[in-house]
Amino acid sequence: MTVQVDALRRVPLSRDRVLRAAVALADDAGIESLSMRKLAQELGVVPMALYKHVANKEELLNGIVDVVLGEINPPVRGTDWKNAVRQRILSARQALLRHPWASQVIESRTTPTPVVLEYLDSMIGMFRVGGFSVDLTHHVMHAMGSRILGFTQELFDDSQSVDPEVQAVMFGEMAGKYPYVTEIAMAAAHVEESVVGQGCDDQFEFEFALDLLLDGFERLRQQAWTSAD
Amino acid sequence: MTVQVDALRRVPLSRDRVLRAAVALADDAGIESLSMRKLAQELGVVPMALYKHVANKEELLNGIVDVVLGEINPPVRGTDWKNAVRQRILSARQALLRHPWASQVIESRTTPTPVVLEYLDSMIGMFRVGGFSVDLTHHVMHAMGSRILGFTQELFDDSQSVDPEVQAVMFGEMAGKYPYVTEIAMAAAHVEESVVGQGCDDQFEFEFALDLLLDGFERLRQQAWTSAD
DNA sequence: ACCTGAACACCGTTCAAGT
DNA sequence: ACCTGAACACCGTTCAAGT
Repeated sequence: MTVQVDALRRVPLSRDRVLRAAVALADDAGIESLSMRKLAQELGVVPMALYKHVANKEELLNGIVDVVLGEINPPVRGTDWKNAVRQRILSARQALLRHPWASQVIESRTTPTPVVLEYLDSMIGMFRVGGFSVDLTHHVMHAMGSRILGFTQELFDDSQSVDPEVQAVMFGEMAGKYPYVTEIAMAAAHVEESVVGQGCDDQFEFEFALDLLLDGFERLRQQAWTSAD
Repeated sequence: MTVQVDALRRVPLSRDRVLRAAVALADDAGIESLSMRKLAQELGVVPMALYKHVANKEELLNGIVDVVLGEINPPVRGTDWKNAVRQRILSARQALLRHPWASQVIESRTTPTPVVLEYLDSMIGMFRVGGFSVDLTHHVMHAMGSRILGFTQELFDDSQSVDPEVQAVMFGEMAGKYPYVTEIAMAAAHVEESVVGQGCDDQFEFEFALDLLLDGFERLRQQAWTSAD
């Protein structure tokens, strides 16, 4: 018995194991539950043991971002730039959807890890190879913002399911004060064939904006746009 | 003496005063320094005294977001939709730039306050009055994302000034591993006429992406686009 | 040299005791 | 009824004592 427990504890606590456990904990219990103390507990280890594999919590967060980025598919080869970029970004989006906390953690990072830099470098390369000037590529990357990593910050979470009765009351109150918001909310609800649709088709919205931007980029590329214009 | 202190303490602790102090504290000391305890100390009050004017920290954060949104100029009247939307968003951007912590706090909100809803409603109204269908307006608002409030999450903070010597070494290392990133970084640096330019022209980048989107929206409006296409 | 328990300096918030 | 100090249940991290 004691031997078994000892054996379990002896699985050496690598950085990789720490990061994996952190990702799992964030996935299961939410990012707000990811503390050094709880993570240590999850690993059957004293809190301070983590600090041998990770300098501090910031580095832990950098690490789990790298784990998520590792799930993004490599670029597809043999298509035009737009298709290649589009597919890569949608793959990134899939990875991010698997870890709902990831976008929030990415936003809180102050310096990019090597893994992030490598990803950005490969995305920039796709534009450059596709015929974009350095200048245009620069601005295009800024215009993409976090969308290059497959997410946009939706301003508010409309995914929380609310009691329909409560929602009906809210609609009544909203209609008076915020007529335009209500108008759109009702239209969106109808599309989803429920009286009080619980939100929008995120995938559609993401691709709508993505394609709008990519089409705009292609137009600028064709007319050899420069920032001196 | 005692009378004076008492008099100071007697300035009644309104919700307004609490929020103002919170904004000032976040402006001066950074958002990470805004705790209930420090805020109370700043106001010369016991921590629990705050809870009479604010239910909890979440409500405090909602409150300070409302204060910032209150600084956004009302819509300009008498121009086309594009100009009106553009100006309003740039005004929002100015307000957000005055409070660098604001975008981060906004992103962390889960439900919009009435002030936010009012702002969104008026933005939606500008599109509707400008001739956009409910359907197109809906998708356009999603495509704008946080840009509607005047900010985008730049993926990483390139504004931190680094020792030029250190930066030179970094460039050398980066050039090998991340050639495309380096190419853009060097071009951006040249534009700013310094060997190691400290970042990009954020205002230019913001307007570049904003205009790209607005032009795209106008194009869709003119061709009476619907999501059924 | 390595590991780790206790401790430190913080949090947001509850609650009961004091006025 | 109102106010508030102490306490609770947490944090991330330091540090010295133990092996």
